[in-house]
Amino acid sequence: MKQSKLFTKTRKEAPKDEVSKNAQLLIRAGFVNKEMTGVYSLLPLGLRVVEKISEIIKEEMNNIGGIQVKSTALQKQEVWEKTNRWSDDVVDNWFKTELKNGTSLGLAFTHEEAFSNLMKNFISSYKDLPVYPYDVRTMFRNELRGKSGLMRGREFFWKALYSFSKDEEEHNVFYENSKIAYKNVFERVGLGDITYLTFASGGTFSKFSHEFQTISEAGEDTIYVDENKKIAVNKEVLTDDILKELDLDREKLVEKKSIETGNIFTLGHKFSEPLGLLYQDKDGEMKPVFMGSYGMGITRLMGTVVEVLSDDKGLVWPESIAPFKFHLLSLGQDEKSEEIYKQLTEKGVEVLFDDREVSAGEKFADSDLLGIPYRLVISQKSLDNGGIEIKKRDEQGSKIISIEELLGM
RNA sequence: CGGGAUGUGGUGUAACGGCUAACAUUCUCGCUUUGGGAGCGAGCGACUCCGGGUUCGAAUCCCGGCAUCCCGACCA
Repeated sequence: MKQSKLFTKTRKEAPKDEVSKNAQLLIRAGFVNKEMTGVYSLLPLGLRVVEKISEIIKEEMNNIGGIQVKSTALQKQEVWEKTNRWSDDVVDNWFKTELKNGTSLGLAFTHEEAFSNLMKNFISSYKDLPVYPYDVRTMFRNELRGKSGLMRGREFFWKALYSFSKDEEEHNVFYENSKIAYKNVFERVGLGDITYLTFASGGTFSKFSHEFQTISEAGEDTIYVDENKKIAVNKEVLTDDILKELDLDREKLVEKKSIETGNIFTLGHKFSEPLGLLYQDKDGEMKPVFMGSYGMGITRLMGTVVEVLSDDKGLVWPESIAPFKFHLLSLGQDEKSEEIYKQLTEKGVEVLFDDREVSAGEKFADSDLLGIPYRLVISQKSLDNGGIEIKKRDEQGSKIISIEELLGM
């Protein structure tokens, strides 16, 4: 893509009403636009990042048997009343609206009810189980207070998978698989080293749920990490009994601030029973489906990467989720640059070509701000030295490579 | 939802209760320039968040609303 065609612009200064690093940088670099508290439009560069994260998540979900569907935001009251989650007294972050005829509707803040109700149409026998539908979509939560830029939004993008199993045993197999899939996602988006499987409150049906907590000062949660075992315990559930059960030594735990980037829950029959999601087993008996839910915030993940990896010059994207792989800067060598841009593009390489008529300094500053992994500079100087200067965003040094070497990368 | 703070061109800031609301940046035009947000010149862009009040006079003081940020509460 040519930067001259990119309608977004960089800014030297962040809006004063943004304090969080993630929102400041993403706005300055033109990845997102703030519409109101907790509500951000995704601009072309931001959208590319979100789509890359989504693709990684989808691949990992598909690998463990996930099947993507698209659920609806609009939800009807009666389904939610069956699980006693319609009332604002029970759930305070509903966005509600109504049809012209007065019928109440809600904008889903989660989809346990919706998926359970949906799957009633397709699950009737043990032969139909297990099944793992998931959804990547915009979610709405009427938070009393939005905060921390993209970290706690009122409208955000996330993935939710729901597992439908015959019994707890079958469920547990998938649950363990999901941990691996989640771990893979965090590895692939560049947060693997600092994201911990964390024991958290399990609700009614299981002793624990598991959160994936990414260490960051920008986080809202406090966890206690065991570095050796690579696991953590959420402060909410930290008791001597639990430490004993998990075979953890309080002395070895380190307190950290963290961002909840994902969570997985065993739901058991909590939703299937009230909603009547039953299947007929081999013995002819009707049984409730055993469920689990698996969430992951995609825009939050983008914000987390910014919080954790960016530096004082701007964003720093891991190659896996960067909007482009190369940022090609032409310093007074437009013809040569155009030629190389075409060659790269024809090979299917993702390259952002800064073909704008602006000063060298501005191109460099913008390149640092955008955080694309490899910066390519074509100038008289680089050509005199035998080719193209290449520099990694997160490293100091640069080197000159030939066009052939570049095309071979 | 409780507490605190702040609302001035697109963005960041300035302006004692008193002249045509200033500066920087962005943007437009011209010239010059190309290895770290370059230079010169000329322009565009604001009912000072909204509504009331005090005053001869309000961006400035008072009241209300709204918005935004922060702390707390909340947070499958």
